[in-house]
Amino acid sequence: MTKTQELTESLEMYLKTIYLIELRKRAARVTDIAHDLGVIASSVTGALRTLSKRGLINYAPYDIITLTDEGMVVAKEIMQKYGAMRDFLIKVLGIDESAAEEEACHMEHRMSEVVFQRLLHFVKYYETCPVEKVRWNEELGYFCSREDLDCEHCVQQVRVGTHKKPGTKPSVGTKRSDN
Amino acid sequence: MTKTQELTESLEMYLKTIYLIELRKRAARVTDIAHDLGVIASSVTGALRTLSKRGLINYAPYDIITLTDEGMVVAKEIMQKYGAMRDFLIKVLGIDESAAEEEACHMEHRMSEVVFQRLLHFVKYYETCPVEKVRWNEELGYFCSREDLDCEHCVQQVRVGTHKKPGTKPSVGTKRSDN
DNA sequence: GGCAATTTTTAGGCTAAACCAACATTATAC
DNA sequence: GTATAATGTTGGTTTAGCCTAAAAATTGCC
Repeated sequence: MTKTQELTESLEMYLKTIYLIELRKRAARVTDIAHDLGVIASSVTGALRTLSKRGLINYAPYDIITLTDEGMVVAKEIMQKYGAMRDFLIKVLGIDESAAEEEACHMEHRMSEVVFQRLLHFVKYYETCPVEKVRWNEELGYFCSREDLDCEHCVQQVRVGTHKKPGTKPSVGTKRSDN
Repeated sequence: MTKTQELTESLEMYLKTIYLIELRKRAARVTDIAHDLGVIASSVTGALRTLSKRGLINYAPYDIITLTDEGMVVAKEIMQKYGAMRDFLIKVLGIDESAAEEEACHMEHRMSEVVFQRLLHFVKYYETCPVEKVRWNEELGYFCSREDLDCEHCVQQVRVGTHKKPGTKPSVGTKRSDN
């Protein structure tokens, strides 16, 4: 069983950070983690004790820090969920990269196993399938960009559906008060 | 400005609950809210004071509770984000309805305005466009179900891409340890 | 050995959310 | 119209999570 109990978002961040440091330099120190997360060392110690109690990291006072096998599994799960959400936001929804990363970081935490799998598959499908090419356009919203097809039909429908006058920008980032 | 400061997930739940009660019966009472949220009355009073201080509800001790105009806007925003995520999970990712609702409830809270708008558009596009019909299949993952097209090609690629032997079920809901 | 860097401990603070028990108010029933 | 029931509020406590600051402990290194 990988799922011990549910980590808080903060603990997930610690785990993620340790994972990334391990990739760079084999093991982490308190200072590294504190630096990356923007907290002071004593905050890290507290988190480490929790993670250690849950069997996710190898931790002994004053020693260097590594993930346990279980910790590695969990960390990878987190990274994968993050990656899946990030990719979806960027590749499918067309969200700006840095915004996507910021947001994926929060959404990932609440993502179930099933949704994660589906998202993964969906993005893969989306990139693989040679016919389906949906694109985002500020003017028109999403539309399929197949050259052999006249999409004016659906574009019209979408416009009508969202009460948008042709030529009006979609209200992205705008406050709405529609029903 | 609709965005006072950022509500906690808990406060969003209170707001949502009040909104839904208002729909049913014009105004809410402490007991109604407590009942719907599964907390005791005194917990509700505390939350109400916070929401009131933020100008989101009309609240006077011992009186009935309604949303202010601003509260209504915020509540609708929350409901819309919830709806967009719910629809996406169900209609696009093919997630089971009750699971989708459960999960949308958590994800909604972390959703930015932009992602909300994109999701909305995406689902709408997805339902409107007559050619794009992506479907989920336990066996194959996502695939386009256009009859005039042989999708074996992409199905194969997806299979290869996910290291899945043909005929093997995708590992949805299964613990992975892949990289 | 002793200084400097690192880490831990200790003690404390803050916020958010919930509960309980006691009290206050309002509604209802007779 | 008053007693009783239902509803709502208050204040005190608790739990949990996360953080800081200051001081003490440990380690590494010259």
